[in-house]
Amino acid sequence: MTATAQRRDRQRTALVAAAERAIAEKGPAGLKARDLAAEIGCALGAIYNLVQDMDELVLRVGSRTLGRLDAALAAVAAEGEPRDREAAVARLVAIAIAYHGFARDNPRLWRTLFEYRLAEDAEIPDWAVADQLQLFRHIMAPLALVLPQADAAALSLLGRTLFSAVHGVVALGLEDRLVGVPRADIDRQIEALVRLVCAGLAAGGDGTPLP
Amino acid sequence: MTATAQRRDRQRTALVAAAERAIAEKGPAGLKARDLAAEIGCALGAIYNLVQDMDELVLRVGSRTLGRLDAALAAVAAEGEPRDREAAVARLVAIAIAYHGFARDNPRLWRTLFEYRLAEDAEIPDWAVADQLQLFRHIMAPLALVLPQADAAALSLLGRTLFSAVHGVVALGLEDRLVGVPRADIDRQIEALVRLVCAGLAAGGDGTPLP
DNA sequence: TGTACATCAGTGAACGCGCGTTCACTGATGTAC
DNA sequence: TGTACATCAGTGAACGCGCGTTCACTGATGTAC
Repeated sequence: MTATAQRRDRQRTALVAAAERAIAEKGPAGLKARDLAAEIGCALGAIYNLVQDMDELVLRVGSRTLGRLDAALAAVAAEGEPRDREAAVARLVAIAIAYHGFARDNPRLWRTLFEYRLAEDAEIPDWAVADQLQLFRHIMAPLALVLPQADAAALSLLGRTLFSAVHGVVALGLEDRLVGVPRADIDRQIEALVRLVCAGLAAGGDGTPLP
Repeated sequence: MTATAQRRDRQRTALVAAAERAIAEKGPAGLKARDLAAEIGCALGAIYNLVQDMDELVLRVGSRTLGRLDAALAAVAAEGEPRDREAAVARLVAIAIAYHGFARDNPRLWRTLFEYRLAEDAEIPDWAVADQLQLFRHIMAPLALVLPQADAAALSLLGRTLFSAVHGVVALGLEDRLVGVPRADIDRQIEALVRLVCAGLAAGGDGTPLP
């Protein structure tokens, strides 16, 4: 790799880092090509040697955010596999609370993951897709332990539902609007929600109730 | 009321209606003062006789959306008060599904309710606040029947949690992204979620699990 | 190692577009007598 | 009812701002011999 190519990689990294800081501080609308150029010390036009356009930059930051979220959830799982049902429920609770912690500590980056819209054509690159699916592995293993009799499809659906539900509590709660759970109660309510669903499953539901 | 004042009210109504159509079709970013002026047949500047600024317009549309959502949920409740626990659970399910139906049929208007950010100072007018709280009345009555022993504060918290959870499933599901529940399964999963939580409550939880 | 040339990153002024809001002016409507 | 005046909605050109992206040019870096 030539010195030029190395420099370009360094510049690109610096650019993404600067974009990440900008989004973290001001949201995606606060991303200005001129600010970034000034921050990493290059000319305005040079940005377009490093990156296709501003959308690519937001996507790259999103990928990093997803990576950091993944790491935060993986840290919870680092304690080893849960062995019994009780431990599996506790693990699901811990993951949900870690998810809340990440969202609370990275509000704008986290929100950008869900709210940012690309231009019309809206092609989400393959790597971004793969990133998203990775997150589910943290949920699926403990969930399978809670619901041993379910098949993969039902489990996958339940996993998405549980994730979405927790996401909803976090998203509305962190908005500080009136329909949400007050911030101070979010962790408790997430725990209650996850435990209630698990208890409901134990009480005979299989995630797909009869009509 | 003079003819002039009447005309102004009519114009204001037409303006809000035009704004509503524009948001429904193109999202809040598609709201253009010039388009609206053309649509209601007045000069650009005349808009500012009807409305303070564009933010007020979005807020007014939001208020209308909230009103229509309220009506949609009220239609579910029109069948009369649920009498027993079973009926109360069914009512909660029906309301949640109606919520999904509204969101699905009014995706951009619904999303604007949650994603639109006012300028920095961010004053949400009192009437908007009151609107939001009204929605909860549809949930609270059946919920009280499901959980008769809970006090008002715990009930309120559980109501917010349940609403947020359903909201999350709807919001991520309608995004058509990979982490969400597939559209075709949303109703079923909402029903499962609500029933599971209610079943969990029956199984002994009170919404505030012990540490 | 040295020289000549080619490549391509770096530059920043300029382009192009979009758009909310203002403002001096006009003319219709309302009011007072 | 009629007249004179005042008010204020209506007008649309112009203001002001922001900003992503391009492009002709330059100079440093890499390559071939």
